[in-house]
Amino acid sequence: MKPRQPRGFVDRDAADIRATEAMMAKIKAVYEKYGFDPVETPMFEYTDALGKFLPDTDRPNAGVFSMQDDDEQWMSLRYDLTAPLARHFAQNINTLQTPYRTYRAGWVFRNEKPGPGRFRQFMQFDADTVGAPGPAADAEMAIMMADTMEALGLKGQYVVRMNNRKVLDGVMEAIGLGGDENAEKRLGVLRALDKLDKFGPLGVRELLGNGRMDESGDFTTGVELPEWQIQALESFALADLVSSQSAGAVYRAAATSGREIEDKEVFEEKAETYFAYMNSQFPDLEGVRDLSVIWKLVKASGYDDGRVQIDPSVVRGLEYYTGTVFECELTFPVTNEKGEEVVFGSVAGGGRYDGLVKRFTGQDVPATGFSIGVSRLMTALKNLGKLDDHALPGPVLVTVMDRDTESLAAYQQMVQELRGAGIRAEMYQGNPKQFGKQLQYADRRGSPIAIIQGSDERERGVVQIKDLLEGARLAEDITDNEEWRSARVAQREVPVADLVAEVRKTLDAQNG
RNA sequence: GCGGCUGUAGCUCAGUUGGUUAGAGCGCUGGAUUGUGGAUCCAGAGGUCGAAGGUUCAAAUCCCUCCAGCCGUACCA
Repeated sequence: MKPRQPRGFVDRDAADIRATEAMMAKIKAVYEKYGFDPVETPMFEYTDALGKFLPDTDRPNAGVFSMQDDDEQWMSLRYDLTAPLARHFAQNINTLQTPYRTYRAGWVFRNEKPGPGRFRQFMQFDADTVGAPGPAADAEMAIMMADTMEALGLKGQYVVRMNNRKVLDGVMEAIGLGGDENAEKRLGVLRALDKLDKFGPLGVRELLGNGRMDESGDFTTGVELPEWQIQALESFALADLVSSQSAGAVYRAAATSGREIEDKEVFEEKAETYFAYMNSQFPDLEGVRDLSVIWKLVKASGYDDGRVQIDPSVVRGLEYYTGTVFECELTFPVTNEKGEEVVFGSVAGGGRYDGLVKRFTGQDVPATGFSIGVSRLMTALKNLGKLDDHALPGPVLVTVMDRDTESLAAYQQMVQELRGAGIRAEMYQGNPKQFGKQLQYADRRGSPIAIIQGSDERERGVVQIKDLLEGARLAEDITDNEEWRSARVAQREVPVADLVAEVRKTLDAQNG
């Protein structure tokens, strides 16, 4: 049998796990500082509690992993952390204090094609405020998202872009795309606008019009809008993109040159232009007022320097967001293992989902939140070499020279003393027959020190402490193996009683 | 789902117009060295050439189907 794993699922090694834990600790610290508390829900939910993603007859396995329980009820692995939170809140609505502010991290599962940084099991880290109707709660989310990125060391390398779905809906209605008969077109428009950062204004124009051919020759059908509607949408969203791109360029240039951004005016002007345009072209449009409140709070927090921006092209998912939407995107190119630049997309996203709890309770419960794609973000950071995945130092290795029980007990005692002193240590558990293998093992594990005691040392009550790091440096000057072996480099003999103290001294010297 | 590219040793790859026993480097195992890592030298293991079918005297090589991986695209909660 060939050992293999389902595609889109990966094993994680020590470096991965440590890097993830380090990331999550930083994210958690930000959320807690903002006053959020942890909560946890199970990985399985009844399928109907998750939303409309029932296993359907056309593509029974599309989207979610589902199975039937003993009593034939459908259950599914969660595909995000928002739907389970809505269920949890609805179930405990009478006892939970609102606004209910929580965070939670966990694995989620999606049965779809994996891509760069995209897996079928991946980690998300969410924060939500349930029972908060005002735009201030949305603003807080966007600012916290920005703070989190900075805590991860990404200052100047991300942008949080905000929008409001009601604005998009209003604009479309104003240009004659309202009504049930245009539902299909509206969907197409939203999808096209969502591609703005990916394909640019021209690509979006193609998608709004006759369709677009991708680089493999595959063709995407367009919305087939008449020219005047395309122009109206462009002046709303695409024209603004031009300034958005130049603003982004200014921000990036400032970030790479390391200087603080002095001209917030760029972004101030961009926002003012946007609000002036909206108020003149689409007066009293629902959502614009919310966005302007949010923008004021963003300004008050000092994130109006390009880190948080208003961007009318942000769409996000079409499923449950009802108002404010926002997403976070990295501003540096991401490469894959082969060093090829790869389309990456957003690493975090969120928004307002006022209808999600109502599904269960029938009463209106406004809520807002966001999700960070931890696995995705980590892929980006890994390929960028920005991951602090410095492994723990290897363990001090107590080598096994003699295999009689009494000697083994002596080695065991040494290793236990070292551990008792808080020093990472292990006794060689492989086949001790060839002593050279033990040092090779220590070398490859990154052990800083090897402890050696043969019968003559034992008789004299001493041990050899071998500094492997120093030895490796000295080895460079030795070309003859005979000499290398007999030199016993970087090695000193100390009384057994001083073992812990001497090991500590050597470790300190190595780190100093 | 659609399109393109790629599948040869654990890894990275070579393999001539189809030609005899499919190779290299790295890695791995053992030895030179039964009490010392690195370097060096010697030896060895490891392959249904992604899978099945077809053409041929002869297929890693040509054809067909399938599978897998990567990239793009669609969908994306």
